[in-house]
Amino acid sequence: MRQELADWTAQNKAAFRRRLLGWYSRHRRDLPWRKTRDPYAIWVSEVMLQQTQVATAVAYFQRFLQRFPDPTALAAAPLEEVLRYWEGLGYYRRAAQLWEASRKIVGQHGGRIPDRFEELIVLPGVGRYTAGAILSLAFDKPAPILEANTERLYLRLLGWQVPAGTVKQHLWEFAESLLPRRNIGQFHQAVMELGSLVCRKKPECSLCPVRTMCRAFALGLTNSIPRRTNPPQYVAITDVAVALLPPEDERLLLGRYAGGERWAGLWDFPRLAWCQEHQQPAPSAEQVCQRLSQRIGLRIVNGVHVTSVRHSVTRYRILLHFYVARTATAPRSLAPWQGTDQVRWVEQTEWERLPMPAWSRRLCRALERHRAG
DNA sequence: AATCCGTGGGC
DNA sequence: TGCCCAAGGAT
Repeated sequence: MRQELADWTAQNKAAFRRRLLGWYSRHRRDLPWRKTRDPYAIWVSEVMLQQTQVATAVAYFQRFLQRFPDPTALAAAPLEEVLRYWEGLGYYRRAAQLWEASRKIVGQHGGRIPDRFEELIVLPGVGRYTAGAILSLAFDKPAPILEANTERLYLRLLGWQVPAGTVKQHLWEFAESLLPRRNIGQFHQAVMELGSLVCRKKPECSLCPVRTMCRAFALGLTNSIPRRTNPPQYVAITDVAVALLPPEDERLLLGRYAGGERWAGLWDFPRLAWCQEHQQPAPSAEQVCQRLSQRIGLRIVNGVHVTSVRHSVTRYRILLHFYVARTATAPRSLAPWQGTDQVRWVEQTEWERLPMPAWSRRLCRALERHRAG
């Protein structure tokens, strides 16, 4: 391993950077966060891009920056609205931490993004990668980065057939050793772009500007690097969600997930874990209403099965049956149910603005179609 | 160190 | 279709 690192002389690194930048100037994508060096915009884009594909993040980035153009605007907004702008991106903790960090930046840094690693790394949601990305992309400071694209690229360049996690420290040092003296940000955009467009899981080596410097290419190892990791074990379950409607009232009962829960801070229909099997037929509306009545202490009549959908949440594959049911009595205060810290009856104009899990938002659309039809 | 956190694109 | 995985961070 030491030998592969030693092969990367200063001269080879300079050649690598030269070829890389030449390729990048011809093949770079026109992405919105590449049109700015505003550290706030860079920061927002980096958080959105964590575990998220570029194509997904673009529209969110533009909407978010239009509504929250700077740290002060973000810090002044209610968390719930920030989460609504994040809806559909997933990993909602990122949005909450971005918001918390913006408040720290306003309170402790006068609303300006810090330009020192020690100040960035202590912000919630900012780790080693994100701090390095902000420093290099926005401030052109020589801080290394290592993420999915660069990790895959560097493992192949070095020809290391090892699980990525075991050599992270070495890869960080390699990343640092590659840094140019200037235009650090452009270099980082370029290495990530090469990893993203060429050195993918199934690489396009014939298009690669640095294949002659790649040990994996020379040894025919590109398809076995990075090494496969553990096969995920899926858990199949069946859930039930219900839209509860009080008599002669168009409001809807929603609960908010508590901090620490999945979808913390988001609103959702009452849900029941129905069974631990996947391919179960939709239970009868009567069964569902009876179970739900017990759970929330409210008598339910006139249940109707609306639709069933499949979705997955990390390792869970969920079959979700959705019902609409009228309650026997007018709304009254209800105790929060499992996982939630607040329960409310809300008008449609309000639930449009409340942040919800993506699939629950789809159920809202199904409910509207159900009412219309 | 191993797990958790969400969603949608791509194949 | 079913499955992999993406500009990671926190615990």
